[in-house]
Amino acid sequence: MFIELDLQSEVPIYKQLADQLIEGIASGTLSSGQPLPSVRTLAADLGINLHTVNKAYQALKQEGFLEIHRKQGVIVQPGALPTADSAFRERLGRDLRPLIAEAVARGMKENELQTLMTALYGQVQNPSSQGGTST
Amino acid sequence: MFIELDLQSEVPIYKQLADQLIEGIASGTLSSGQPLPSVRTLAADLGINLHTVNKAYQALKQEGFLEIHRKQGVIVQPGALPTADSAFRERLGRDLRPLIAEAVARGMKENELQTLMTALYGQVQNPSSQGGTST
DNA sequence: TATCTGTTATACTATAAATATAACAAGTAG
DNA sequence: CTACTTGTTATATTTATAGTATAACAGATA
Repeated sequence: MFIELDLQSEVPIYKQLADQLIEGIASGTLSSGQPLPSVRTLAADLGINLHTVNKAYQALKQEGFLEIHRKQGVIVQPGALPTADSAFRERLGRDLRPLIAEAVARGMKENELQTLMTALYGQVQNPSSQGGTST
Repeated sequence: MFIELDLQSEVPIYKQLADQLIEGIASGTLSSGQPLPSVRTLAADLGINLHTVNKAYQALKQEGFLEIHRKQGVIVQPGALPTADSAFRERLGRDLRPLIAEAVARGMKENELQTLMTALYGQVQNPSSQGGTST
């Protein structure tokens, strides 16, 4: 698993980390039950604070993507992954709406957005179609 | 034009305002050259501070959606609206990616996302298909 | 000249993000 | 049992953003 952080980004570090872990789950790079580094180890590897890693882990635990045990540490949800229930769909709609609105205001056609979405969907499912020649 | 703010939302007020103005432009509710309320008037109407309104106006001016003059005040871009250039498309992709990734992780199929996108596209283009029975 | 416009400046409060240390509690390996 | 690693909790500090509050300035106009 390859984590890349941009410390200068306006996107909070903990969110960048959480996003990339979700991408790992979405692509299968992180498989069910797989252990993740301890908060201290990952923090040291990334050069950030342990609490920042913990914040990302807690957010994903809250959503149901991770399980956290005493000594075992953190593992990818070994059971059923969270689903796209109505609560998630509502949140997704609220988040997508302003992005789509600006695209419309800028004259993007519906099929252009569909094409972009399809491309992103593919990139997320198959990470090798993106930058990484890695493990 | 109907502006609704949620002061309890985690989304900043100035961004809610900017988003709704962009939606107005996208739907045609706000037409080219149309004057907007002064920062003081709109602030008073919405019960917020003049600087918060100004921040939204400035952001949209920066993007090219608004023009601001001395006494005329603020008007919707009378010339060509900003386009979906490569810079915008890159930003859009970066913003969409984590949303799509979580949808994938939650098992949403590509055509479900397409359907959602189409629905939102329609809502943005035609605001009357949403909540408002208003002017 | 008086008024309305955006603009700038300053100050203050509140909150979020990130870091830094330290300590605690629960498992586990020796 | 002891030592170690785990997540967890608690404080404290720094920095940046968001929002408000006042005040004043400069340009355009009626």
